[in-house]
Amino acid sequence: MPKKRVTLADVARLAGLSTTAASMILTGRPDTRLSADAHAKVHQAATTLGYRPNVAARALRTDKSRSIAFISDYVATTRFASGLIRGALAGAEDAKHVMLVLETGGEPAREIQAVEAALDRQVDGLIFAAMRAREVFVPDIAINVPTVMLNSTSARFPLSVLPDEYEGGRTAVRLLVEAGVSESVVLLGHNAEEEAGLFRSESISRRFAGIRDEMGARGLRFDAELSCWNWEPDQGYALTKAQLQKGTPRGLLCLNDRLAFGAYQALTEAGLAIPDDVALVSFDNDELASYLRPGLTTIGLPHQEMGRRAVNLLFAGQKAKPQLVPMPTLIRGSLPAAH
Amino acid sequence: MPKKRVTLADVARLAGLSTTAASMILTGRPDTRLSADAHAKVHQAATTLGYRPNVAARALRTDKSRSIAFISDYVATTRFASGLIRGALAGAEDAKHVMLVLETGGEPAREIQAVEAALDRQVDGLIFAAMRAREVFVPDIAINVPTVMLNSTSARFPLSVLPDEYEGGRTAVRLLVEAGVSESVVLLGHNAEEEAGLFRSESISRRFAGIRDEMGARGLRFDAELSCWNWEPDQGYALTKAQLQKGTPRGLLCLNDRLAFGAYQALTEAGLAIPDDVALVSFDNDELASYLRPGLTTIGLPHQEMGRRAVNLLFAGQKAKPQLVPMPTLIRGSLPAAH
DNA sequence: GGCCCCTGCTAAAACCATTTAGCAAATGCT
DNA sequence: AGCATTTGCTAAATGGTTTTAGCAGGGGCC
Repeated sequence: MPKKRVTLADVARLAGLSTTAASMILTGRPDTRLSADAHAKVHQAATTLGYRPNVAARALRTDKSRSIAFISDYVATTRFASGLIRGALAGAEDAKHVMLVLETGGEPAREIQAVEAALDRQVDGLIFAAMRAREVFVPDIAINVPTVMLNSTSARFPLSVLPDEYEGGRTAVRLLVEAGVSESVVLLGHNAEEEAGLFRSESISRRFAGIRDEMGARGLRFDAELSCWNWEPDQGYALTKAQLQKGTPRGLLCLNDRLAFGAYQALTEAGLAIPDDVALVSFDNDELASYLRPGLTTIGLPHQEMGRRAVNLLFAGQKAKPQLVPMPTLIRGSLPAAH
Repeated sequence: MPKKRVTLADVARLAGLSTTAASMILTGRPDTRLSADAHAKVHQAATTLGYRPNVAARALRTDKSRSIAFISDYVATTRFASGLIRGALAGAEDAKHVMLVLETGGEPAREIQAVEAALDRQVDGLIFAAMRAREVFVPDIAINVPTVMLNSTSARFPLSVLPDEYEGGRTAVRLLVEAGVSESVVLLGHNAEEEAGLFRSESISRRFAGIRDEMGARGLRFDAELSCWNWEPDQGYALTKAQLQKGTPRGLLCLNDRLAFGAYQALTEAGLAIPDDVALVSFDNDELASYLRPGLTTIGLPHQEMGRRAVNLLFAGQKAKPQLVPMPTLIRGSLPAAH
């Protein structure tokens, strides 16, 4: 038999006090003047009864639900982006909140529904996440709770959490140079001139800028810059293969791990050794990167940390500031050991 | 100024009726005797005011929250398992529900907290998911809502959604044979004799059974069965490399795509051509499988479909039955074209 | 006319916690 | 002693919806 839930009134009755007293004590109000004895009795009663507050009733009264909403275009199309969710989940758990996950596929109609569904449930905060960092359309609905843009940006909500792509870009170049690879390096995935009019995304642009600046600061130039739009393995394979016709580069700076994966295939097929003939550095720290032989040295996207920070920002109140999260460097075998 | 939410009372007032009437009409009660005129007026009022019911208030009264909880050990450690979430999310959205996601890391203490957090919020259903199909410890708490085990099993809750591994196993063998590869085939990842005492999981066991039965039915035997515990690329690489010392097999039946990935590396390194020298079939349809060259033919885990079915089961009431979801066959270049 | 039933609607209770306003007793102060 | 303040607590209102019980008026039937 589904015996009734125990309510605050039950606790109060057992403790021999009013519900008012019980409520104040259990919610841990600071300024109350209830006796230590009363505190003890109420807590005692609550635990013997196994009292759990009714969240709906509390939400109704306080307009707080101890829950947040994570609204994203795609939950994890790119598998490793689910790190965003994992991190956010961990942050929410620490804050004793629960997390609603909503997917919109990037469709405006579903975005509106998602926001309304979340707001209807009186969430205490909203996180808009995009799987590829970009400007995100936030539906034009009155939103009266703290909101953070995760791996995305919005003119309406300036509080965003993004990877520090600029420093990441610089680091990638530095890694190559410090490993003794500074001449005859090819950039795989982007050509500034060819893509002049095109815009990928805010954060990818910063990655380019970091790479460009660090090269410039060291007085270096790429031997070639190979452009392609989709950074998928077959593109990496095809571009690398074509490039090998013109000669063997000493290093490849790949704009993501999938491109690097394709490059590995082309290099292996051509009988070239990594890293002795060709060295590689890449971005993302896709799960792939550790599977390759030798392992791929890569500048990782700190998705989990980003997710966690987004949640923290939600609860940070006034002192919340946009965050650039450092990208970790994962050294593996695709670079020669530093000399 | 955060103007107050419009309440049912506002709607009723504008419509010139009681909140009772408005409630009955908006919730679409079937047996009410309110006039068509009243219906029209209330709907009219609701839309002009942009009325949205207060979910907390409704939940308080009805004990239903139009939300479900998805409780898993790891949300997406194995990246592609996040398909479970995606599918469940889609199912929930169709049912106009919202989904709470909770992660427990498989720790009993966190599992208890997760279940309590969900129950406190009066969820209408619980999904216990495991990233690798297995018996799952469900905390011994009174659970009074429909519960489904997703990619997992529990003695307490018989309603489960699992991949049809048995048929998947048979299909893998059939694919090899139909491609003309029936002699000199090596099984990569499991050796029945060596692992006699060990138990991996219910569903993996069924995969083995399907493979064994289909081989038996065709009077075939593996040339070798290579055992390893972690089905990771380096294991696949090492085992394949060792096997090549003893001769080149005609085919490799790999127990997952990561093993197959390692096998590719060893085969390529040995200068062997896929599929002409060695053919491969595998399991999971990891994202990897499509990245390889040639593409890896694999029996996919239907995670998304499983997630969706789990949600449907939650709402199916009495007629809900445990489900075995067919595993899709993904034909790619690692098998010779059928003759 | 008297009784029953149907139609169309509403008043008020219930759900459960939080919070405001305030009461009675004890204490402090002069 | 007389008054103000503090201490320790509670009654009652509040939040927004659903739902039970029931009211008033009209029609049908004998």
